[in-house]
Amino acid sequence: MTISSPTATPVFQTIKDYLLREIHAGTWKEGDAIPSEIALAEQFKVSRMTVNRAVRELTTEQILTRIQGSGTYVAQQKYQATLVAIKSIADEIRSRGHAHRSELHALLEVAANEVMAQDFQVQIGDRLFHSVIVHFENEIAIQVEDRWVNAKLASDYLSQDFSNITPNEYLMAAAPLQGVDYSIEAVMPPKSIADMLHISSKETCLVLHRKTRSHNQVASIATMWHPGHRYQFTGSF
Amino acid sequence: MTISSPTATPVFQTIKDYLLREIHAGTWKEGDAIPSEIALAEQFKVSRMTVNRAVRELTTEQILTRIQGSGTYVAQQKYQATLVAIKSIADEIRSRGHAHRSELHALLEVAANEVMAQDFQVQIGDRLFHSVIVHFENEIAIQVEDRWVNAKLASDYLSQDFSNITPNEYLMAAAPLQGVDYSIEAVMPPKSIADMLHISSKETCLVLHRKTRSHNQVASIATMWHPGHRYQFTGSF
DNA sequence: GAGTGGTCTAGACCACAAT
DNA sequence: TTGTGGTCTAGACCACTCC
Repeated sequence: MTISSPTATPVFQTIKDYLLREIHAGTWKEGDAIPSEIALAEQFKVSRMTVNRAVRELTTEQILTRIQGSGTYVAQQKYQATLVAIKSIADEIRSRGHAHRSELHALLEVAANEVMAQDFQVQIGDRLFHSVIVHFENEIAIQVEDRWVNAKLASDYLSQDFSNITPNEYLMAAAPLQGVDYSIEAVMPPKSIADMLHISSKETCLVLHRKTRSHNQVASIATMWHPGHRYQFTGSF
Repeated sequence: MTISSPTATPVFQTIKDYLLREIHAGTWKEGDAIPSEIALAEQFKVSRMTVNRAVRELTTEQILTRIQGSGTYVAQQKYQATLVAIKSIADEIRSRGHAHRSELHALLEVAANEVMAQDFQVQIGDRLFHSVIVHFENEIAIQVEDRWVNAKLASDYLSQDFSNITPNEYLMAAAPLQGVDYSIEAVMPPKSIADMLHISSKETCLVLHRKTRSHNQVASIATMWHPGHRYQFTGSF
């Protein structure tokens, strides 16, 4: 009998990849049961321990939930991940029981200039999308979302209906999130931003810059402007 | 031969606990090698696979580092844990290659009033410590740290030398961190704070509020004020 | 009782590091 | 060459859930 093949992907990793792929493909949806360890062991012709490791690690990563005696299920999605930086502004507003509305101020395709090409690690002239959206909570403007998107990773970005879905929500679905860099600062807004937030340009904004990665590329760079006197970031872990 | 004992702590967990205890006790310090899998298997009289699981999980948790062919080592401490909210201001400044200095403006014991008792979930009149410290980066004030500490969890807080150690560093060592709640906002500073930062009270501050828990109690509540125009929070995950 | 996950064994072969 | 970790097997017993 053969043992592990040399210098190759470990079998447990192959199984993890398979399960992740099928979950993303929708073969099993949230709450659905996946095949049992024994079934997977037979399918991949490996021992149960190898399957166990794959499934146990995905459980630790909160992709799956296991119930002894019952089965293994696809976990409920948890995007927020400990951090303020991921939550959808629309979800956040709705979770406060308030009404969310958004205004689309710009949505277009542009060619990357030198600066953007550098930030996105793409070639000058490569396609990017740019959107500017204002989010309202109970008809009060609380965020201007100025976002640039790598067209390679979200080719149908321009055809989204951003009154129904936020760019964030769309991107989470289109490009699996790999990593995030962010920074938060307090700065004076340019007049264009102040106007969209209906505040004075002498009033400080709380600004969140966020760069997300997916498929080992930069997926999106967003700048989110909030009126300093009526917004704060919170979190816990 | 006996298999697992019923309704008891799994052996791999016992081994994890043992390793964590010894690391905290200082038996092995950062960078030291811990015993090999085979040595641990003999010590605990279990199979190597069981030891492997214990050590592998601690490696995933970044407690240990493994190098194939070489050995298993205690990882370098990483307090920052994904988040801006934990890093010591002194470390942060030093990591930028700059000089850190702090000024102690207040350090005293107080009795909890109604509001503080509520926040700390203690009785009115219970002992709290209060400290106010200004942190300088290359002789420029960048943070006023206004901190309240639960005396039950850090009884010798008042006798610390806060020119050598930050309250954060002391508390991390004195009371194991269990959880953190934080919020970030942009607000105008009161005059006392503005004076300590050497800024105008018309200049916005970036403020981080942080409540830490330890031993299932509130350990510390801190408010950190930063000049908005020369400070930002950053992070990634 | 049948099926599921939770854990453990006593080996094995391999890749890599140190010597 | 020796020792380390990395992976895998083909079983096993147990606790639990569901029917």
